[in-house]
Amino acid sequence: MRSVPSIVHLDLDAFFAAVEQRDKPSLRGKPVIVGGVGTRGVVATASYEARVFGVRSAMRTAEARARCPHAAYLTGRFAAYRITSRAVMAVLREISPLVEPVSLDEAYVDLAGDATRDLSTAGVEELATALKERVREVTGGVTASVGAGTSKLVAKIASDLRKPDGLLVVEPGTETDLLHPMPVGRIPGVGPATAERLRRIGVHTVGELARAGEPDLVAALGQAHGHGLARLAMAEDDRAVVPLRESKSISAEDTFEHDIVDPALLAAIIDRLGTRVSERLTRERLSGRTVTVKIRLFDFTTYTRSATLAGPTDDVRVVNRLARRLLAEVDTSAGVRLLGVGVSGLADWVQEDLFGSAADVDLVDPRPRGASDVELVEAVGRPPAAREHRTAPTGPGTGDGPGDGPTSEQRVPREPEPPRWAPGQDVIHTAHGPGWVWGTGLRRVTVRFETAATGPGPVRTFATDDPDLAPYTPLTWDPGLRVSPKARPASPAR
DNA sequence: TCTGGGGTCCTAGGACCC
DNA sequence: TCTGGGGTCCTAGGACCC
Repeated sequence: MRSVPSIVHLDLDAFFAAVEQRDKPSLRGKPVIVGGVGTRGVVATASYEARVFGVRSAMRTAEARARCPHAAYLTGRFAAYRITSRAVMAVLREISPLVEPVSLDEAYVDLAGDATRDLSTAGVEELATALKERVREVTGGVTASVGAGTSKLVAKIASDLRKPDGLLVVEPGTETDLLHPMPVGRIPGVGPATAERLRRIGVHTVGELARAGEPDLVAALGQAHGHGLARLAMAEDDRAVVPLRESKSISAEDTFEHDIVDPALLAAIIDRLGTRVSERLTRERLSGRTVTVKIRLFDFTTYTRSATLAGPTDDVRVVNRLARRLLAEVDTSAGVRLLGVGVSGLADWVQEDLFGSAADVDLVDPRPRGASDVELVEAVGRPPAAREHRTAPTGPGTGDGPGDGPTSEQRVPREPEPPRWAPGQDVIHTAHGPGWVWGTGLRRVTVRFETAATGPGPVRTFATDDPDLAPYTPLTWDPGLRVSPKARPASPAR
């Protein structure tokens, strides 16, 4: 355990909503809700003005609309969030190379590497105060809450306690004084299910958790969780700040506005998701061995089916073919609400580096537990070494031609076109300049012509297919809140 | 118009190997 | 012939986080 508060946790306040308020001046000081705007959407982030009405993350958007009908409901602009996040992470790396991003809006920093630094409570407070100001500068006004302490746990809880726009450095030695009165749910990793199990053995606060015997906790929660929580409750946390975490899986999923029954359409969607995942794998120079399909039925029952290839791949044909087979293992006739495709077992190199053609990796591990009614192209034993694999025979169904998929011969269904305009989206008009989609109707789209630089601007309505209106991507910001001159329309109207 | 999308980690059971 | 135990890999599901 450290003796100085050298771990810092930074959390950007209501991050997505804050970026929207920065870029859409008419929304500043008003309730803003970012998330899914459809009937099955949920809230990703609510601005503090919206939280007053009880709107919370993960709440259904329908409920948020009931609680706060006058809020602006926007779909996310992740490119903008990513750019802003990158600027913040760069500021953190100016302080220390040991920066561990947790998500776009959260990171840990380890200050301990630099022996010359003043790591007294006052010294860290001073550093954190300057950090908050720097973050505000480079983000164009987004505020952060900062916590610091002798461990990740304490730093994280400290930043939570001072949200929003706050700062707390926990004096070394006082950690358990801070933690013990708190409800157990404040510990990251204790969600509703764990809290309920703890309640059943009479544990409600962190203090009670600390006094509970570890054997009881292990009995109630399992080895890893029980042991881990027993330690955290006593503020024993030696988890390191890890700058570069390698990803372990890549996935894509979609929830549909209406349940889908048509098997051909489901297969087409699986292909689209598999393609998204494969493209990401290729772009990030990764490949993986295990393909997983996730199927959520109309009633929310959720199945996953996975299979492991003999060798890693990023080949869209291999991923899609296997994903379709896995989809066929589940009875989807009652209606599917969500489909997902994921690839895990990632290797840091692409399959072509070790194996020859894509066809060679189309070998699925046999599933000796039987039960699978899909025809496996070729049953192999335990994952063979790369060498053996090279000579593996190519079976039928290896190509990408029609007939490979169970339904592709019947017809190629068209997926419903996604709406062309989404609330919150950046657009540009040849006459009026840059703005954002304020509202959408069946034939009309309403645009507010304002940017962070111009201040609140007028609203105009256009036909949805107006050729003068186009999607727009402001490529960069400068810290002075201006859309840079390099900004350009993203693409001609689709 | 109940319940997103991207992840991580853990558990448990069966197969299989030594 | 019978009784085993440990370790690893794989699959399915669940809890949790942001």
